Amino acid sequence: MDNRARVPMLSGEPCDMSTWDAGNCPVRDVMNQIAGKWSTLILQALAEKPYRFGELRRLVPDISQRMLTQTLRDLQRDGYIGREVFPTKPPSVEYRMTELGYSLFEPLSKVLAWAENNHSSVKAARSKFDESELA
Amino acid sequence: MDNRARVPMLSGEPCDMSTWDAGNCPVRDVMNQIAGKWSTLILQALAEKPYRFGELRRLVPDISQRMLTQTLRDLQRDGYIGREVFPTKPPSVEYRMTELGYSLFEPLSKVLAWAENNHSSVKAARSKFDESELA
DNA sequence: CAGCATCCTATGCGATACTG
DNA sequence: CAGTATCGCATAGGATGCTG
Repeated sequence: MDNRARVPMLSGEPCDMSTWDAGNCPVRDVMNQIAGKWSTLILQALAEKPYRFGELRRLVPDISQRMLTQTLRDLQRDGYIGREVFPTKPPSVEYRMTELGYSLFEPLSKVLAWAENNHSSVKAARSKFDESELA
Repeated sequence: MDNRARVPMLSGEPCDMSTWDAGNCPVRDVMNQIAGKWSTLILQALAEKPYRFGELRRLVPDISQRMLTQTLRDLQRDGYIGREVFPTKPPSVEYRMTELGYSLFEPLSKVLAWAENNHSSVKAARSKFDESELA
């Protein structure tokens, strides 16, 4: 069956890519951020509930402290997550998803779900491709 | 009892991030590919209709030839697009989206549409953040 | 036309050490 | 606890020239 007819065009109108530069093109501009190595994992975690810095570190054990800091900063900068400091001793900082973050995560989560459900197909395609490459 | 951190996945099954490495985690493994600088743009183009190499170059004028080649190869490797060679003189090569590609693009297009519709909000958040940064 | 080979630069990211 | 500061590397990506 042909899926093509059911694929919705982006915003109904054909988009002229020839005028898109990095700062001008919404797709590039938004994707560039969430395309980082850790962004989706952090968003996925914070979509569940708020977490503190150290909790996120434990959730994603192989992230470096530097990258966790930077990823959180970038996500906060783009308005996807909020940061609240509790002036306790020692201080604690809680990160939580904003409304904008949730609205992004709704479609994004569909892609992540697709990744889980179709990972085997992708790996199979990869193996087949690599196999046919050694000629 | 297992007190490792767990994040609920969209399927309902809790997913243990602490065991996720790049090759093990579907989210990382799939996203890593489509997170490239050009992948989504190429997918977006091919979701519309098949294109030849040179046509894609003109569609995305600021992509280097090297990156177009590499991006197409990677997308083909993961099974998202197919490549058909027409042994004309000079030869022409047509790229078209596969069924797997369409099935990925369906949720992915929702994210791209989100990017278009909410780009202004993101840019606004960014400006506000940057402004509050100069202290 | 549709690439491949080579060289080079930019930067994403990790490792480590230090601080309020 | 939640960062910042510095260093260093690996790789993504660009520029150019060549080929079937």
